[in-house]
Amino acid sequence: MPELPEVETVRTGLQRLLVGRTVKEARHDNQKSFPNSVEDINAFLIGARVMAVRRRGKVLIIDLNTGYSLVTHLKMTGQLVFVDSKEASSAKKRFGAGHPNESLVGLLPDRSTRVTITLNDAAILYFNDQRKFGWMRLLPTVAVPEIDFFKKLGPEPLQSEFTFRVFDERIMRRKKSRIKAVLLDQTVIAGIGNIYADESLWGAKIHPETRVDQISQVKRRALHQSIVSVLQLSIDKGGSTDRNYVNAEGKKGSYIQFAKVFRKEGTPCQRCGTTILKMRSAGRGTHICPKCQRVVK
DNA sequence: CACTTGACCTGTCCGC
DNA sequence: TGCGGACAGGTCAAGT
Repeated sequence: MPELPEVETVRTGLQRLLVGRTVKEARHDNQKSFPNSVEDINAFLIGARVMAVRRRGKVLIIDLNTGYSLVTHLKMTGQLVFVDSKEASSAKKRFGAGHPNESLVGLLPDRSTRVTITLNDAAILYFNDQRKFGWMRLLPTVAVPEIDFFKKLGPEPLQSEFTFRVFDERIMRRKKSRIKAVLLDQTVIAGIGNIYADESLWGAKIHPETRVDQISQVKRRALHQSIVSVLQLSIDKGGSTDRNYVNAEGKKGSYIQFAKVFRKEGTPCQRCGTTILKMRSAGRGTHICPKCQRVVK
């Protein structure tokens, strides 16, 4: 669901579409999705100009010129969709208050819309979230790195600082844990979720249940490389649309077509032809090639 | 400390 | 056709 490549794809789109625009109006239907007070919203969001759109792990940070940032976690089913003024008015004319169809995701509010932010030029930013796990909140920009989630968050895997040495030191702190659980732990590495954990482990030929201290250094190096290349490839493909992920323009990503194991159970492994299996590891649906990724006892 | 389970949610799919 | 239940998986909190 939105993992690092998906959130990065949204970030790139919003950076281009939002920076320089100002906020005219904000509506939200649900205190859980956007817990700030009306006073805070009026003081720090309405009238604010967007300065930059950043990402840390799976979290988006929209910096405003009021000294506040709009921080958003999409969790499982969240979407941040920008609709320009032309699209917004023509969709309104054609569909009235109806629901958008497949090709018009995000062009109109639907029952999953939690927050609607109208911009100065009549463009609209929707925060949609079917399952209400996601959240959006206004925080002072200087306070953003101080929230618990960010203080504990691991390094960004696509920055040059993420060397094998850094990776290895961090996973080896969890040497008695199973590697899949470690990859999913955001305090070890930021941004990996279920899709890219499975894809990275297939790339390095490591079984997800292997204890970290049972993995050879050669394979740990392969895993480091695999994580970086899988995440980068996915960004190049605009992320994975498994269920309802869309980018800032409401468009789907295509990485899933290039996936080697994720949701590929029953199909032959591209390396050896063995049938891909689905199992459970770290409480998650987990996809492996049982021949390439051997269980280590 | 490692690990599992449950909670948070809603839509979809499967079997009866 | 309807209905109950399993399942999807990011994160946190509580339990083993």
